[in-house]
Amino acid sequence: MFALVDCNNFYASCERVFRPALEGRPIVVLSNNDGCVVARSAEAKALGIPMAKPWFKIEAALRGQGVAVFSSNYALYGDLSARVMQTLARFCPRLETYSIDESFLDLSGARGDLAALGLEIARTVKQWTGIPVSVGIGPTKTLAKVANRLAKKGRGPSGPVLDWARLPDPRGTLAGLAPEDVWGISARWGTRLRQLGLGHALALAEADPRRLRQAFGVVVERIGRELAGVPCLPLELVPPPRKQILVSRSFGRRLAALDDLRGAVAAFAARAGEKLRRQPLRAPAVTVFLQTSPFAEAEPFYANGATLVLDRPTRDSGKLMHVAQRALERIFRPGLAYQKAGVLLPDLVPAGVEQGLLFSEQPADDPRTDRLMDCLDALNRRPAHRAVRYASELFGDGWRMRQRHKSPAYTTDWAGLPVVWAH
DNA sequence: TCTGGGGTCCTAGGACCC
DNA sequence: TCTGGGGTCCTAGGACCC
Repeated sequence: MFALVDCNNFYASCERVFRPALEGRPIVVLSNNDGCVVARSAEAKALGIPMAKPWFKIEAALRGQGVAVFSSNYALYGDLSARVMQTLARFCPRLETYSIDESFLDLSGARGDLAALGLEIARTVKQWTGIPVSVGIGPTKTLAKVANRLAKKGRGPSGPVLDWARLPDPRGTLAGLAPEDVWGISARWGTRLRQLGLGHALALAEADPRRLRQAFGVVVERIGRELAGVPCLPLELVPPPRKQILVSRSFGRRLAALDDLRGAVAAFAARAGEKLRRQPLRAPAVTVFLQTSPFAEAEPFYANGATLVLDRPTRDSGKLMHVAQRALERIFRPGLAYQKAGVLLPDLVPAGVEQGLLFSEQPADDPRTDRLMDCLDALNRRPAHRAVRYASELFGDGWRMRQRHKSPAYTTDWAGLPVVWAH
């Protein structure tokens, strides 16, 4: 048996933890650069605020509705997520953290009333972290997802928890579920499924797997089988190593000058290096890409990328930054207003595995460089106080994103510590 | 003026091998 | 008149997730 524990409106709930006055008020959280709505409290959903809507398009219409707006605060969300996951691990060590706000638990060993256990989990997480969660329990991951969805909609007999096995009419429930409400089925596939006469989850569960395989491939075949109660997706207790690392940002304003882009690309490469060494992995190549705004219809659209392969995989930020600049020079075209750029490290290899070269004189990373990187990472361990940087990262700051509504890093920065007054 | 960021998996087709 | 069988690797594109 699987349980899916999913935080309710996670980013919005995080903002509420240290601002209890926001209880009952609509909250929206915006994507980076204060671009789109990426999280909404229940009250914000009730106002009809759509997901993924550009904020500047709806901001004016929402004036006077008491909506609390926040820029993304990933230091806060990441820390609260870790606390939630630690709490879950005390109930069930066999746990797969699937995303920042949800985990699958293996309840095979649990005895007794699973719904009661789920309720105990939800109650404890709320009390220890301040984050409300919903729990879906089922014999496959996909059914646990379905159960979680129903629990969130308040269809669970026991509050935020729903056990699929206790459902009086599972077939009828699946028949009432649209295909795109199933995990792994998007709107696009939902439309195609409907065209084939598979208009609800029950049809998917009872379809001939060979037919699903033939029409959609193995992914949808698995979904069909999982809905029928046949587990195809195992719990991944150990996360597989990353295959790529991407750091990209939309700029706070459009950038035209190469020097401004250099600063951005340097900072992205340095950040990519940090992520790389945390894994720990090495990068055999560096890709840089940039683009003008896809929304500016009066301007020509330009998007391009360049990949440079290193002689041997590295974990040296300096090397990554140097190569990234060479790649940037290849794709930069003067006279354009750039909206976004990024650094991608593809085809990552484990840090401990070193493939030698027969003929190259190029040395491996100098052991002193390795130590330098370790030292750099140690000094910069606290993200709120990044102590040491490369000078080229500081080249221009026009690229830095807009964050007009950012809350303090309450739990990861002394300066952000919440203050309580008593009268 | 303003429109996110970071991932994974699968498949088909082309190219190559013996 | 007739032209096999069994593989791997790579890439691009499409699809999905949160």
